[in-house]
Amino acid sequence: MTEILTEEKIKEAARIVFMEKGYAATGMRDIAAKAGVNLSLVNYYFRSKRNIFNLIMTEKMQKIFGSIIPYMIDETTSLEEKIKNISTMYINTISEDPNLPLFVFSEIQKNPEEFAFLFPLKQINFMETSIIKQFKTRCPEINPAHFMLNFLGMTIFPFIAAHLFSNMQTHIFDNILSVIEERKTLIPLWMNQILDSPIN
Amino acid sequence: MTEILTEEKIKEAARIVFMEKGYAATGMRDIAAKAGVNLSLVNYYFRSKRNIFNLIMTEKMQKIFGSIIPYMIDETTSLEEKIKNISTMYINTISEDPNLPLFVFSEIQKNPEEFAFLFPLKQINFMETSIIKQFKTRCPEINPAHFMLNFLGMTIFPFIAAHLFSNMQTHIFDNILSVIEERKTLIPLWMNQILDSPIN
DNA sequence: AATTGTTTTAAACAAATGTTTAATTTTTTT
DNA sequence: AAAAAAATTAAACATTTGTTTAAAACAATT
Repeated sequence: MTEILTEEKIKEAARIVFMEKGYAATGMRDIAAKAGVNLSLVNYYFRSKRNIFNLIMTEKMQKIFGSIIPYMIDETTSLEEKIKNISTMYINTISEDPNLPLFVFSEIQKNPEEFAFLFPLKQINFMETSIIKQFKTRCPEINPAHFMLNFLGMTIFPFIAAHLFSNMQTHIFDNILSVIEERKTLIPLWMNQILDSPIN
Repeated sequence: MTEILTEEKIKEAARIVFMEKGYAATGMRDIAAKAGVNLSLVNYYFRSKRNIFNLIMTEKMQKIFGSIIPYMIDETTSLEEKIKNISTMYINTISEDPNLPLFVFSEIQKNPEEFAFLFPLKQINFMETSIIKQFKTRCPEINPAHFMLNFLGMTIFPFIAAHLFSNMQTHIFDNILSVIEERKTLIPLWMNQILDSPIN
């Protein structure tokens, strides 16, 4: 019974190739080659390119959007604790899969309708989450969108930009891995600075 | 002499289609159709798909990376003024071309070698720019990469995330256009808060 | 050991791809 | 007005694409 092994080998190969080249630039033959498997087996186990891609995409969307939800709705933590927990969790998660944000964002952009329905954040009422309620109490004058954009921008953007520049042999962001590691403790401090700003 | 008109029509069509679908998903027939022109004319004027794409890509990389350089090296402005000028300039520039960051980042990721040599920031010594020298004076303990990542993350990330969510009919970032407009004045205030933080 | 079901293979498929060719139309030059 | 040059067209090209077919190899069951 080698069945599960082959199926998982193909899925893992698809993960790697899709993440690297995107949907359009990936061929079924690329996946088969990376899995070390006959071309027909990809269709045999997964029916079509669209089908296997959507499996991977669902996984990755869950990973980047779904993972934040438990932290956002947690009524037992303070705003500061949420910031600390989410930035640490995100930096850990994305460090293992540095191309995750760029992959997910750019595939959604190319096919928004196809993936809208499996967007995990659609299922919760964003404005009624604990984190947003806490922010509104703290900064009643500021649109909570600003808070989320600042927070996620500071956390996620470094992966989009830096992993890229290092591939281009630019030296702007040398030691980027240790820089990103430092951000686990720095981002919460900076976010508190912003929250306490007299602007609010 | 309709020559220039046709050539520019094709280039403009290529701009639109490439920005929307990316290199791999764009066909020569898509470009010809969008330009309202015979398929052969695309090769007649631009020789190959790679060639016309690289023209567009050079343009866009100049727009997103090149436009920031004059502000970074300007010795006549303070750090605060640079922050104000760059965030305003970027928000104006990208608002007219909201998919610019995602397009450039994801195409570079798929082909880092091809575009490394035309990366405008390779030509300047990043660490010796005025903005970085000013930051190091202000915050000697902090790696300047953090400063640039915070600043660019707060400025650019909203376009990557928000334009996307609105296409997905999520309501997380409603009124995103006015929110982004507000950020022209808010980002400099937040950045100053971060710069003045007792952490540094 | 024979039969059944499952997995793997090589070959072929039609459709789509980027590109080229050669003829035709249009424009420019003489 | 004739000749030359440039722009446009339709058709074909060789590859590559995702997918299917049908036979072979393998495993499980009787």
